[in-house]
Amino acid sequence: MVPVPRQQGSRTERRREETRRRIVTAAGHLFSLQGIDSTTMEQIAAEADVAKGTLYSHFPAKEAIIESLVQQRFRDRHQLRLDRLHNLPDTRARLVLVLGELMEGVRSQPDLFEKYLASRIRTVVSLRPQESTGSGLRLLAAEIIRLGQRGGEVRTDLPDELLCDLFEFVFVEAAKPFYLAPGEFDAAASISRSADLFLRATRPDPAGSD
Amino acid sequence: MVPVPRQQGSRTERRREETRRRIVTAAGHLFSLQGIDSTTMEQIAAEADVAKGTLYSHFPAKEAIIESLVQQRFRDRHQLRLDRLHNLPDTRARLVLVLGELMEGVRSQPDLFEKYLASRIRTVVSLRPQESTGSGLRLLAAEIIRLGQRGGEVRTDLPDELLCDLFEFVFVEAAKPFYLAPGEFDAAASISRSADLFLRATRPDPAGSD
DNA sequence: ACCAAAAATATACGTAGTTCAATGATGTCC
DNA sequence: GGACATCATTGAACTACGTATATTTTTGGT
Repeated sequence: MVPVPRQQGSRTERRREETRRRIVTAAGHLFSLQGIDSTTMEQIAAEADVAKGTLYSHFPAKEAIIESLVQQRFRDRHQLRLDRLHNLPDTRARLVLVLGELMEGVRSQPDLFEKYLASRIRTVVSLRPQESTGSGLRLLAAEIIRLGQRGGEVRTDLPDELLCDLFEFVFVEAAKPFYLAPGEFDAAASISRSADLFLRATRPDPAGSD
Repeated sequence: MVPVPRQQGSRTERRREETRRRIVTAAGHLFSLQGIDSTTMEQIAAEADVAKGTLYSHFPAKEAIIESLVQQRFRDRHQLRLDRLHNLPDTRARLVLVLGELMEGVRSQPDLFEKYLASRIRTVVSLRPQESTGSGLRLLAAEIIRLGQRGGEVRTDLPDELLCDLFEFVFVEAAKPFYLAPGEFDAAASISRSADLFLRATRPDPAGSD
């Protein structure tokens, strides 16, 4: 019989997990310090104090590290956001809250946002059927939609996928003015318009209205 | 005073223009033959019979060649599409027509579509204020919107930019099912749903309706 | 204590996109 | 018509991603 070292929750596994986190953290540090593109894999390896090969034993490519970083940052605040969502009266308020918080993230790390969107596109186009569900963003969107549908504010005759995509779209739209003119960026107005657009597009048919 | 060789319409300029076209054509050829990613800049240079450096004197990066190719392909059919647009009765018909035609392009060259979207994101995010207006796609969208507004079907209290973006979005949505399940792809249904979404979101306020 | 398996290391290498100093052709001016 | 300035063009060098491999270290089970 082969020994078959069953490793779940074992030290090896914890060690590996810790290394992985150290890599992601190091990457995040360097990214915010010098930008993503000018941060090399060797630098990340040095900062995380591992060999280059180790990076590739954990992540197939640089892009994967970026995705992982985004996911991690999302997870950090996810529960908190969910809780706040449930304390709000209607979909519009929920949209405004979430869009506002997301905007903060966008402002602090624009290039991370860019890479996130780029990788989203790839998962859509390059025949990967929603492998990693993107990140917490879509979970958040799904929750807003679910609550909205329950309250009768959001139509239920469209695929959830589509509604999530629409949320993502209005999020990008809300962030756009920031990029084009960061100085005179009126976040509140931009967000409000995005929320409107979303509500308009997803409002139930007025056919059977009172 | 400095000599300042004014070169417009001169031989050098014609030569340069021709070289540029040869590059784009060569790229297009190789792309459709072996895919974009597996086509190297060296191959493009060889096919166009120029040195590698020449590529970069015409285009700042590989991405720029791709954009140029997309633009060129769009321009080829642009006038024809515009004409057809004007012969249709309402916005819905125009959307369905244009989305249908675009879908053909997507089907024939999926990776080109992917790269187009990726570069669109970069122009939004990377502080380039709509430098090249994307491609003919946005011109087409703008025309549909203009006609729709003239006919009172599309609201006029939103920036044209936003409406174009929304068109782009519903276009991507329409194309998505094709990527996820190319076999059972019902183009007509997908397009119809996208058109609906667009009309819903851009319909004028029912406040002052009759 | 010993052994097998897995993780991490160090290093060299292939590849492809991008840069740059030098070269050559073209148009202008005297 | 010749010299000079201005570009387009060249191709070699550079950078960074990703791969491969031989070696060492750590871990888990017997």
